Amino acid sequence: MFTVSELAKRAEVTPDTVRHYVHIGMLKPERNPHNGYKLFTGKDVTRLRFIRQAQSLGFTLAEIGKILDHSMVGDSPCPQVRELMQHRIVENKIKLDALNALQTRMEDALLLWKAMPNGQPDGDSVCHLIESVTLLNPKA
Amino acid sequence: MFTVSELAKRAEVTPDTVRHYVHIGMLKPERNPHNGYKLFTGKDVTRLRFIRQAQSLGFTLAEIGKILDHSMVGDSPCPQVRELMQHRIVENKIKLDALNALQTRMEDALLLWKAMPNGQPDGDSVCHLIESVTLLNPKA
DNA sequence: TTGCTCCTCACGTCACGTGAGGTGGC
DNA sequence: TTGCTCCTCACGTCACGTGAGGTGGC
Repeated sequence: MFTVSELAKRAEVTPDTVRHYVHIGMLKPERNPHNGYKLFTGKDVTRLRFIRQAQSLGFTLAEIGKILDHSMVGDSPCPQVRELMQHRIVENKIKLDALNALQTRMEDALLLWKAMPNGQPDGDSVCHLIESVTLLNPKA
Repeated sequence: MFTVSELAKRAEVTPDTVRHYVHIGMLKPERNPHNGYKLFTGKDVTRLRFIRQAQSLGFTLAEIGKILDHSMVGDSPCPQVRELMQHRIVENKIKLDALNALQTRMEDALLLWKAMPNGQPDGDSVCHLIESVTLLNPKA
């Protein structure tokens, strides 16, 4: 039986992360009746490592919770995992495209600005550098 | 003088976004003493559009607030903006690299899984699909 | 007794969205 | 009177991090 920080070390997370997972029900340790300390087992080490592994694949804690619930009942969570992964890949692609567009806009802006002087703000303009970007921003 | 939703329309944001900006001090409307309604001017339209424009370049509201404070004093915020943009570009690059790595991991995982059957969970394994990824995960 | 770990709240992060409960305007 | 808009809290989102204030273990 491990304490919070013993478990944390074994799964390479912070003790606060372990406490957080207990708080939201991802881990359900027994308690030492004497002092209230949380007591974890070897299975919790496996579980916590699994959670981290799944997170590194982009699953949210809510999704991981469902996968774990499923596997507790004895079902194979794998078909569900394949589907979730498909969604993750599509969503991540959308995020990537957005970030790439942002990066391009920022780089274009900086290039554009190299040729521009620093102006003083007036009633109509706050910073003409930023306002000039309207020209190259697809949203505007 | 415009109400919340009149300003919102002119800057193409939701009324809730306008209320939020007032709440955090990004906009400081006068009040109709009769009913407490917020009253915005043409300058607020300019200001709100500027905020949105800066956001589309990746600036946080905190950063935009500083730029606006600077320009209020009559200083040109432009040198500051150039610096902030440099930081943004570097940070966004880091995010992009991380998301790209994630995308690769996810796609690799899905390919790997095409050759694998759905297994039943046991004491040592929750979902071998996810656990198998250890092999290709740089973090593990 | 000291120093380390444990405990439980509870708030902060980021930029809003979404009710809840109530009121003014036409 | 109806229907639309306005108002102010206050909580939820996501996954923790960070104090605050207090206690057990060696």
